[in-house]
Amino acid sequence: MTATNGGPTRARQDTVAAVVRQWQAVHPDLDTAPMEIIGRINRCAALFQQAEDAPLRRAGLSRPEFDLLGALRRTAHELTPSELARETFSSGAAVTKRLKQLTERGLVERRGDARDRRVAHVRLTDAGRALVDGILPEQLAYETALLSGLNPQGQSELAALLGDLLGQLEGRLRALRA
Amino acid sequence: MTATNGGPTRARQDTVAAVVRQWQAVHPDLDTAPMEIIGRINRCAALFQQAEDAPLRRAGLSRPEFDLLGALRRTAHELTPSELARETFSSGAAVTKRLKQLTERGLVERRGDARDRRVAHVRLTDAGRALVDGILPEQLAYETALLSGLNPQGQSELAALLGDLLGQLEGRLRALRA
DNA sequence: AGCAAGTGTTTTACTCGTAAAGTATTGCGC
DNA sequence: GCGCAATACTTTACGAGTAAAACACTTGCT
Repeated sequence: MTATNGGPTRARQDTVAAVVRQWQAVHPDLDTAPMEIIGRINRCAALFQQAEDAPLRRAGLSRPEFDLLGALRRTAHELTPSELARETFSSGAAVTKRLKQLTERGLVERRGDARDRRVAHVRLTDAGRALVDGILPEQLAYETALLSGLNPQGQSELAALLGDLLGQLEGRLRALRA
Repeated sequence: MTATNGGPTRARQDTVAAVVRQWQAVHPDLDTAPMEIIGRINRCAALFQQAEDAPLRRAGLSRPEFDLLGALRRTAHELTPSELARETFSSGAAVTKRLKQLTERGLVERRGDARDRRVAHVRLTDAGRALVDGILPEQLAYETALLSGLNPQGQSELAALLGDLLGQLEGRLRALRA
């Protein structure tokens, strides 16, 4: 009974399936199909949040903090607070607070804009860059391990489907805002 | 160019793909595959949280509150606070606070256990049950609409893959605790 | 019976995010 | 060049979640 590939991988039941069964019993007429996607995505995200933060926590970083540092690292140039807010999908106020802490810890530096004194430019310090580069491989290895229960083909199918869904959602939200 | 079925649905780019490309440019040696799943799940969950709450918000409920009411409704009998915490994957303290508010709003009732006076039993009031039954179809219709960008086959594949993944994750976490 | 350990729930102190108001600065229209 | 809307960021007030301590009660051991 190889569960790693090929065979009809009848996996262990997940909690969402049980919840859906309960709803079906109480409201047999309801179309509970969306729960099987949205409920599971939410639950997976919650579990990732708990599990995934383990390597980050060792470095004393929360995920939002790491996201901020990561945005600076991956764009490879300075960003303003509002750009950071956009990149990390968080509010400006949250970015302000996180920057304050990260600055105190010596992981980022700020510099005022010469032309427009309203704007600040934020960049990683050497320590900040080293921290990100040190954590990221560890973090990715950890995530790889979390996903390893799914066979490679399942993983790429899942990634593709999620990319599809996310593309649609983001397009729709952009449309709503416009 | 039918995007609804069959054809090579080359969907609109999602933001996670762009982020992964940036990382690849900076660290070409890194295996960024897990981001394409975990990053997307997290981002989808965040978008759902914003979007999905719209129908609930009209009823003045947050999602955690609705989850609590839903747990009472779908199990169709009374639950203790600790059972509610387990069902809704939240801490006991959070349940205590939510129960306080929901009780004040007349949506749930509490009753002490005769045998063991530490435990409380919580049940929906008629108003609470009516609220859940009124909102749920609306909520499901809304969720169906959110997912409608994905064709039916994609949806069931996605649900199955997520069920697989979630089953593995939950199994693993249970193992860690044990 | 009486006390220690265990269990169910609540309280407390704290962190973190947000919305809304506040501050500082720019640049447009006249 | 002067006022005023717009922009960039910060501050404030607050709501919600958590971990750890506190509380209330039960149960098992002697």
